[in-house]
Amino acid sequence: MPLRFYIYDISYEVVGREPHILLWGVNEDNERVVLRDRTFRPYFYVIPSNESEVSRLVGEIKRLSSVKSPITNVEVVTRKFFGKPMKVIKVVTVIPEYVREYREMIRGMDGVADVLEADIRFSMRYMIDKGLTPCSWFEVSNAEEVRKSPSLRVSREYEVFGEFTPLQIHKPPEMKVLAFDIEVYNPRGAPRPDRDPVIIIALMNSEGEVKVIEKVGEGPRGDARVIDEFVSYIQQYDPDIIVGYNSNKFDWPYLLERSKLLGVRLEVGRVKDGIPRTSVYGHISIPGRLNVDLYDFVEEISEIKIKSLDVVAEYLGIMRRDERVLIPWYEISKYWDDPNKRELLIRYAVDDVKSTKGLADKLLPFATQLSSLTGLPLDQVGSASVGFRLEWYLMRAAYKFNELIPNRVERPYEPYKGAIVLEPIRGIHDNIAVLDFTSMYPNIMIKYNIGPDTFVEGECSEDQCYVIPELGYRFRKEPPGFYKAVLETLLEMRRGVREVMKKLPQGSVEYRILDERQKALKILANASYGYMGWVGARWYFRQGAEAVTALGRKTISTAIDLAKKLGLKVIYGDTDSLFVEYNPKIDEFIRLVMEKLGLEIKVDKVYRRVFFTEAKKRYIGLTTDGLVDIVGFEAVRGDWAEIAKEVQELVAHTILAEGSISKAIELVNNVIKDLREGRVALDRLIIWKTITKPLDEYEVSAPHVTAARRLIELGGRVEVGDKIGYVIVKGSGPISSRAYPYIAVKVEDIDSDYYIDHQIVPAALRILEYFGVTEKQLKTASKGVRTLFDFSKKR
DNA sequence: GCACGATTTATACCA
DNA sequence: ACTGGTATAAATCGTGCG
Repeated sequence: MPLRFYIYDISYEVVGREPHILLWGVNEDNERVVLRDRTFRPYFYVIPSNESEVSRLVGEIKRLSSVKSPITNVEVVTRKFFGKPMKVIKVVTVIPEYVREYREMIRGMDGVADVLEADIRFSMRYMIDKGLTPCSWFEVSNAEEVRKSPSLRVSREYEVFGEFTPLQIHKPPEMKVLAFDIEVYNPRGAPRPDRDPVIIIALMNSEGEVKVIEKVGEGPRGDARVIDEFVSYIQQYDPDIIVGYNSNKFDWPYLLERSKLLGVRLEVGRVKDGIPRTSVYGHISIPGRLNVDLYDFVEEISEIKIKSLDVVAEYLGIMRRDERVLIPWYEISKYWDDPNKRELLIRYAVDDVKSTKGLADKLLPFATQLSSLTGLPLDQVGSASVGFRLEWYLMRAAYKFNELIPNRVERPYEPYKGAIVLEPIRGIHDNIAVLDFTSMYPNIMIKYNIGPDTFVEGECSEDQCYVIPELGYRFRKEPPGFYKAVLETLLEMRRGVREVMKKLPQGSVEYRILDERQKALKILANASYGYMGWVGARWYFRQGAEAVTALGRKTISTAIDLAKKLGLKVIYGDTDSLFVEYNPKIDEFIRLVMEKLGLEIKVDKVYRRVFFTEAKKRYIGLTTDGLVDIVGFEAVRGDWAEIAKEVQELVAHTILAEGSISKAIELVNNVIKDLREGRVALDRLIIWKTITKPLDEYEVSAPHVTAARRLIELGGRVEVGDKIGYVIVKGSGPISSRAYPYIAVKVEDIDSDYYIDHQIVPAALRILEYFGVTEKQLKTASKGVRTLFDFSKKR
């Protein structure tokens, strides 16, 4: 009988000598179910170097068949490879693990050009071939309920016999989410699982219930019960999704190590003996459940510079920092050991888990849409990079187009020319419109049919091919290539989603879901150019990426010429944007660009006033709403001290909104005075910088590297990707020798001259220098009133 | 051997 | 581990000096 279900995950098991696909889902009665398919078999393709070799190869491949996993079928089929139809050999076997062995044997055979699609994981292969995507509703034409395997902790089990049809329902069933957060005893700095017990596990579920598991009693093994209780809680609540914050890199690895040491079974999965294990893209996989590390999604929010849970929760409006308990990591054991403070530590853990749950409510809808679009299960989609997400989408598209999926190959890095950035006209400009080409690169790829399969090596006339300026590369106009077809589908889907959204009330659940979906579609489309130029991509094509930027340069230059011809003054531009005088000629300009270039340009925003120094990629603008936009300057960078960023922001505001130079000078004077007189808190002096490689690979002793080394000496742990917060203390010698982790420094030891000369003054001067303000004026208070008006008079 | 400008290394931003 | 273009700081190199 037919069955409708929401699929959230997929796995497989080998039963006897038969691979079984397990689809984890929710049925229409909101029961957790497993659909078992025993009929699917792994396969791959062999590309012959010469078509005349095919029949010989078929015979040879058949003879490779071994008992452990017989080759059950070898057939010649037609597939396209980079758009070109060809005869290839499809080899089917039984046990997924043997694909690799056969691949290696066949790869070395005479007359074999390549082996393709032998590196696609079996469960992904199944979903691609069946058109299944996770986090989506399907109907299977025939599924029979069978006796449930005792090892599966679900309500029902079915066996699949029919075909799948996607259902046009975007709303997921009620998924049970469980947030968790562990606290670990760490008297000597960074905790070590071989020594330091888990002292608290805080949990919060979809119903809003909070549970705290505390270690009771002393002794090094006291947390065995903590982990036991944690496991029981999970099995009893039975969540579909388990969320944590940095749980892939901390909580789960720690619990795994710790439970191994204590001999406790971390059996949290939905199958018997189902324990978490490290899987693809570095995520931790739990059988039958979706383990999602929300940190992965937070990493992509570039506005948040310091990604600690409290800061992120505040930024997203989940929990205010001044309304929660905050305990620095190096003091956790102190709070635990002090009977008067332990309660605070517990409240801290609860605040953390509440924040984590809040993060899940904010971020899972997007993650779910990304999962359903890319086909990557929800627990993988966050940890997969942008490139891999798009690649999975492309692999599915390739299957639908009967295109073979290229292998991942190691290639040398090949740089190529990028976009144009105009020299800004420095100074203050009033009434400036910022015009943007909409999705410039994706639209160029579509318009000029750019891709590896449309590239013409030999002669090709201009009526058959697009000839790329500067490069002379030629791309055939017809038929549409792989990238063009995919991009058009993506953009068409996005248009469709946005169309449906218009008919929905803005606050509705459906509206929200579709909004996340259209965002995910946009992200995928916008990643396509970068993906094509990524040496790690299966569909890497340097000449294509090169052509896109060349066409981009041509497009923006032509637009500039058109603007000039209309008498529109261009102030600045970068890649796909132009800053021009805001006047009625703009309408004509937009029309002309559309007519001559066939690409859409539109007014993105209007500045009442905008200011440029001589630097590219940096400006401040006063919007029509009276807000000050700061772009590129120190104030928006995460690696400047808060105090310097505040000063610059204030200066920017004073100059743009109030037009007062003297007031700006005065406020800098005051901040410097405050700093000199010790009225600035330490946390406004911290400089945060990322450690981008192992410490011993650094060629210079940069301040943040020195600080990181000192942090390790203090018992801390530093990993690649960590942000080190350091301050500069008084003394002599290079700055790096005076950079210390902020936790180890008292405010009296701060080198205020460093902060004045290397942080506050440069940040302020960056803007004020143009108005003739000197370092001396900023450092010594004086009277006098100067406005922008006075300044322009003098000039 | 030192001072100082030039170059290199490193980070984070813009699009 | 999606791209190239850009600004900037701090460390380090290299050179002239005499």
